[in-house]
Amino acid sequence: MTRARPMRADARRNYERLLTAAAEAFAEHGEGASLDDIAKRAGVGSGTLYRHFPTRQALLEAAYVDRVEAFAVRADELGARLPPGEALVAWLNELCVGTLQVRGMKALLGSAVTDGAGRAVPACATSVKDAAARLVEAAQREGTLRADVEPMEVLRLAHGLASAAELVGGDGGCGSIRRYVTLLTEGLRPAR
Amino acid sequence: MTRARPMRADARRNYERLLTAAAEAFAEHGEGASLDDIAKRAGVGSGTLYRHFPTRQALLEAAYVDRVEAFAVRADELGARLPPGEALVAWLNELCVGTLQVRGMKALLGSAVTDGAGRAVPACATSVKDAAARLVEAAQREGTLRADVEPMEVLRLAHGLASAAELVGGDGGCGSIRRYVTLLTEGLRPAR
DNA sequence: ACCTGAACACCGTTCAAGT
DNA sequence: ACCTGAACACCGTTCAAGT
Repeated sequence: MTRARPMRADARRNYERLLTAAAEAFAEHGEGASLDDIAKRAGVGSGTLYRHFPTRQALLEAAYVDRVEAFAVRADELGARLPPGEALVAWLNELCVGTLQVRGMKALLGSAVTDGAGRAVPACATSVKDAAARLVEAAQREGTLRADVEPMEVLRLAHGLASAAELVGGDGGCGSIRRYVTLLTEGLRPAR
Repeated sequence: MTRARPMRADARRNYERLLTAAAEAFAEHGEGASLDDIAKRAGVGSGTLYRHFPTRQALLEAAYVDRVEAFAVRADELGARLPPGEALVAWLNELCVGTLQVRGMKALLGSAVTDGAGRAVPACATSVKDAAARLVEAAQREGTLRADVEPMEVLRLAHGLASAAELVGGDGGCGSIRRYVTLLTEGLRPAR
């Protein structure tokens, strides 16, 4: 961990402003929001944005860390309250809905579970992965989840379900999430 | 159907050139390939590109119609050769692999199964949907597919699986497709 | 009827000059 | 040490002028 030396007062202020402006802009225009516009909203030169956040993804991550961490916390809450199998399903539902409700979140979580060679994995990825691992392993011990699935697979499939639900018109797909999670859980084979 | 009056010779030539150039560019740079670059490759003014293809999606579709139709044909081939349930699974595998192998195809097929209010549905969507419907219904009659799933759901889920597999590094996800299709087919519950 | 390409607006990124 | 904003390269889109 690089220990952050405290920032100069104006730098810290600009940093905060950029985060606020970014959260607004991403919410309005999604992942592709104009960086120039974000700098303008923050009342900051565009160079300052690049100084603090060298890539779009770095900014996206910084703006959404809290929400991502909240997913991890939520996993443990559900894990404490429900039987493991139910907890996992409930969490997947919430994760997918959150993915679709917060614009730009899908891209961020997607990059968190990507393992391409040259890709930058956001720092917040670890907490989600660990949270998923705890739920997955508990459900497997309970015997309600296939023993051969890995936490990363589950997270990638969740990303896939969100992508699938996104194609449904109306409320941006949130209404279809439950259905798709059920289909994945139970499988496409007929119930016996 | 709008009956197309034959194009002027130069128009037809430009149209063809644009399609070739577009196929090349999309293959190299994916869905977001520069339109200006495509016009340049085709040796055509940028206005001409817009005349023939008012939107990026229109161009993408025109460049890939043949491949999309091939998916539909392939569905019937598999349907004739295999038991319905197996045919569906085999087709989903091929569909997902094709989605990932041909750059830009995922976006095109995605828009084909989207039913957002203002979205333009590509014309080639019908043949894929019909093909999927034939496989789905046959498998349901056979009893190897849940009776309550609709063809569109299956297509959207296939899109989702492709998105999930895409997150795996290496060969662009093709190697993971079979696994993900299996997980969807059998479900995440343990085998009994 | 169709084509061309300049013109415009917009965006990402860099960097010299400033404090 | 950090900020600013002009400068550059690039892209999508339109449209007046041309054939």
